[in-house]
Amino acid sequence: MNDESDEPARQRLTRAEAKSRTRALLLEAAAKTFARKGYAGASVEEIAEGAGFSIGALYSNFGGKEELFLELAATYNSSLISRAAEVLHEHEAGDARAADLGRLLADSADRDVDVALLRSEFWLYAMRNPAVMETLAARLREPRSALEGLVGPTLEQLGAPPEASAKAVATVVAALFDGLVRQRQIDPAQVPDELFGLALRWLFTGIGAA
Amino acid sequence: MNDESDEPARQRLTRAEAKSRTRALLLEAAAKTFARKGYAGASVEEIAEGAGFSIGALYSNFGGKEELFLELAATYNSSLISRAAEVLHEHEAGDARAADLGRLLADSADRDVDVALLRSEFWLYAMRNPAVMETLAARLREPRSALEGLVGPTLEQLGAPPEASAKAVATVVAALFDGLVRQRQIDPAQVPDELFGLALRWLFTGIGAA
DNA sequence: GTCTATATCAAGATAGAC
DNA sequence: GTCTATCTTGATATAGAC
Repeated sequence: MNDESDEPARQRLTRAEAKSRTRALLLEAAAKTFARKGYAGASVEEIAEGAGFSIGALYSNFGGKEELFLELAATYNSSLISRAAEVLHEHEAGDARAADLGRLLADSADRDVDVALLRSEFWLYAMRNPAVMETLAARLREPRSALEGLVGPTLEQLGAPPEASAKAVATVVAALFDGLVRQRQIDPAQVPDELFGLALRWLFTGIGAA
Repeated sequence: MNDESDEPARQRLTRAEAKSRTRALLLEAAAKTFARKGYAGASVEEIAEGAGFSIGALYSNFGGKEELFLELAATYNSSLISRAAEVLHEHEAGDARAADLGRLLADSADRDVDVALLRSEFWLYAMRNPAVMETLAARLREPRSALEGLVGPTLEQLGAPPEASAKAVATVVAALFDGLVRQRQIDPAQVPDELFGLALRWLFTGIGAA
């Protein structure tokens, strides 16, 4: 009784808190390990060790490697969108806005290389497990529609033609970003910071001129 | 002596021919297996069986799984460029050209899903093996400069500004294509055929209007 | 709840027969 | 040159101690 009632201020954790903390640490370690070794290449032992636990602890918290991986895939929403929204609201339409946005995208990509690795792992896994592909598609719908909301006003402002729907343009922007991020890892010199902004400017200029 | 000198017209193969045929079959099976299972997930046994040979035959022709994989990575140049060049020469500049080119790209992507899978596998492998990344970058230089040669004339025709160099635009086009192909596999409805052409049109229109 | 020890299995690679 | 048999390793998952 003493421990639980007299010292709640210390970092004593309830059983539930301890468990959820263990889960969080395991998920974090799993993300790092899957990014570094790939899904098939990663071992549960390495994940457990990375989190500072044993294999047993891992299996007591998750069904196994696959469940850990799918849980991660469900979690990884691109939080990038919200920061992009800030940039868009800070500036009026124009070249400066595209350049700033481009820098933001390039910087985030450089900072979170693991995200790109994991996204590729998720994609490959889903390509090989059709049941998971549907989940992945659903998971990407939210950030995608957020992106649509971001480009929508710009399109109206430009007087974009009907074929340049927010959905279509958002898809193109996301694809462009994805592709540039990957190519930048292969050859950074070929994909300088400015290229992100330039490409966006070309794209929206073209849509406005149609 | 009879066998070798009297029946050359039959499918009798010299030792060297037999070996190179075995190698080709193994490489083909390896491509299929790596695409379906991934690098780490593929087993040499499955590759050998897929080619109709034993594990021993595989090791007699290749150093092992990694060598097989790297040999494949070296081979896979995008032969797409040459077909794209045809389309570009068939049409005058304009919307029809972009639309046709878009259809071509979308169709090839749908036909060769394995290519997209393997390209992702190569990228991930290179991301995790820096020594290989340089090779991958070198390997991509040829098709990339071919693409530059393709977009160059169009850029001149458009009176493109200096920041829209052939290199920069080629990078953007390749990234766009890559991204759209991947997204199309996740949700085909979101990436219709026309989008490839539309995106190209927007891009080049924007470059010309700058 | 977490750890240690282990059963079980699959994979990469090799050696020697043919 | 190719096949069969095998060595060796490393991984998933579980069971029982604490």
